[in-house]
Amino acid sequence: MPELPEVETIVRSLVNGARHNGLHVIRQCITEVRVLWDRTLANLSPADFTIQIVGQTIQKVSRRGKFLVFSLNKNTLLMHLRMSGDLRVEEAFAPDGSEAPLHKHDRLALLFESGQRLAFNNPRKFGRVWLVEDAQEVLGVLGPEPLDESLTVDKFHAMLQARNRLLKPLLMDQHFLAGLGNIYTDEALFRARLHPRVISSTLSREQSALLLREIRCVLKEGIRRNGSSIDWVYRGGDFQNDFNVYGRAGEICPRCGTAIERLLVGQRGTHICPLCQPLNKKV
DNA sequence: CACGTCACCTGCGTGC
DNA sequence: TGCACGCAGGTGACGT
Repeated sequence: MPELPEVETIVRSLVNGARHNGLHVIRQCITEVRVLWDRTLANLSPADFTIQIVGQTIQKVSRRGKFLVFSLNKNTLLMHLRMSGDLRVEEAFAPDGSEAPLHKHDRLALLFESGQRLAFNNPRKFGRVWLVEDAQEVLGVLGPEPLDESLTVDKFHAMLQARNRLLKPLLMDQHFLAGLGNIYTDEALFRARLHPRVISSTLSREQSALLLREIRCVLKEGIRRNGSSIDWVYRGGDFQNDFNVYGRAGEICPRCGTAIERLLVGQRGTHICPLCQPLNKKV
């Protein structure tokens, strides 16, 4: 479910307690682990993961692309929620002292010294968790952060020029740029008036500049609105009410009144206004 | 290098 | 009500 704004929203809630009745994970010491689905752990067995993580304290939580980054005393815990993951912080024990039952589809839980816990819920089992000494082992392959100001228009344009790929799949390629997913890419392309099948190397510098600006705009707006809530997973944000094209096939383009179309690009459902986002360039 | 296809999973909405 | 089918915020391994 989550793209950059949703992951950012989750990170902030883990730090400040919003969404979790004020409970947060900062300075919580991990005392026990529950692994409910072994393959959640990407690089360690449940036994090794448990041995290594127990006793460590969460010092900091941050984000890189769509990864959650938990800085521990010694190691780094990385989580990727993929399509359907979510996290909860909650009291781990009932008033009578018994351990509160985990939820359906919870795949991993970290119990804290405080009696609280962090639960990793993941219906589709695509999400993964890593425990590593050097976060770069996993994060090193990622492209730049779209909101990082050190990604200049010049750099972004050069990156697009260097590749000969369909624009939308390229923007969603985490090695190229880290954080965009299907929704925010469709929204950014609509706002930049670019067709998802445009070849990246054909963009003018002005088009690259506009695209970068609109990518940042939709991501920032998503963060400001606490992300998007779609379907039955991850409720909390309300940016979905402001989508211009995503999930709006057949509805009217807010800019020109043309019917929004749904097509497939790189096997992903894609939403465009055929009038505002023509494929035949000429600019 | 770029692209298409499939695999990984569960659940929801739709249409018959 | 049941059931088959298509679809879903993601990614990586293949084959061409």
